[in-house]
Amino acid sequence: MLTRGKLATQTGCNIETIRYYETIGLLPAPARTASGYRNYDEEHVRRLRFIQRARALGFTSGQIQGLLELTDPDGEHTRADVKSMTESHIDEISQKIRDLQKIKRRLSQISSYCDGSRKSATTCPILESLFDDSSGT
Amino acid sequence: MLTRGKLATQTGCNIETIRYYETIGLLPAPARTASGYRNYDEEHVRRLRFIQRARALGFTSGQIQGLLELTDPDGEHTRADVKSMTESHIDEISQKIRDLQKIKRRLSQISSYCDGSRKSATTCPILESLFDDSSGT
DNA sequence: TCTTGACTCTGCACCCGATACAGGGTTTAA
DNA sequence: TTAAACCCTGTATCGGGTGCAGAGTCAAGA
Repeated sequence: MLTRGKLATQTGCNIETIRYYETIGLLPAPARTASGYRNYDEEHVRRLRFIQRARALGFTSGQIQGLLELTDPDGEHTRADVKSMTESHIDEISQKIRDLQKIKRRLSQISSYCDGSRKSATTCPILESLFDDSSGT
Repeated sequence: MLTRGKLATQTGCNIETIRYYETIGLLPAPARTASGYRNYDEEHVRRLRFIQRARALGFTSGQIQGLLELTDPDGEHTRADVKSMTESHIDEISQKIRDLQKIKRRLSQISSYCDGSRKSATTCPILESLFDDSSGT
């Protein structure tokens, strides 16, 4: 009897999150006992682990749904489909990294304006640069 | 008469977002006309631009709240406070970049397992690696 | 057998950071 | 005067969950 709590412990997933994945259709509804308790099987464990790994790799639930649909043995999908989904996801992540690097450069720059000496924050060059932007770096 | 709509146009901020910033306390409630219309002044414009720049730099609303509190001329805060908030934010962003780079490396790696040849997706090495993780790179 | 504590069920509210929309009132320009 | 354009409020929605209340269930010990 693999209850929701046991599945949560086994996978390290929050118990409420498991129910959430069921409601959004990521995790199929399991069999129920006579009293209504959810009874998971090994396929659920495997699938939940898949979801966890894909989430950790930054896939959205929609993308995970897409990836899981590709596993349908009756589907028309090919390895090339999966590869292209993965590669466009890599592109998204690359863009995110570039954006963050830009932000970091700008923050480092405005931080360097400030010597941190014990003066009031109201005259702080960092805050001033946020209030009155002149250099659009 | 600087209405919400004009403030939105002037700053490029969504009109609803301005109201949202008011409800979460980021933007102070402006004066009202007799008929209840919000009437903003130049200080609101300045402050909203500050919020926009800080959001673009990845500060959360809580952090922006903190930065704005530092601008209180009666406060005890110093430049060093602002500098340290900025630097810890830079550290957060660096961590995020490192995480994304790790994800990207892993995705590139599992993508390279796959030659994309026209076979069913169910035998795809990418999906397999997500279902049955063995190498914890 | 009874009780107690741990577990599960459901529905719902909440978090962030917005965004959108309905149904009303107001202002402005033709 | 009237119609369009604007503003007001409350509330719903999104994603990706988390938490809680109140009721039912299960298992182990006295």
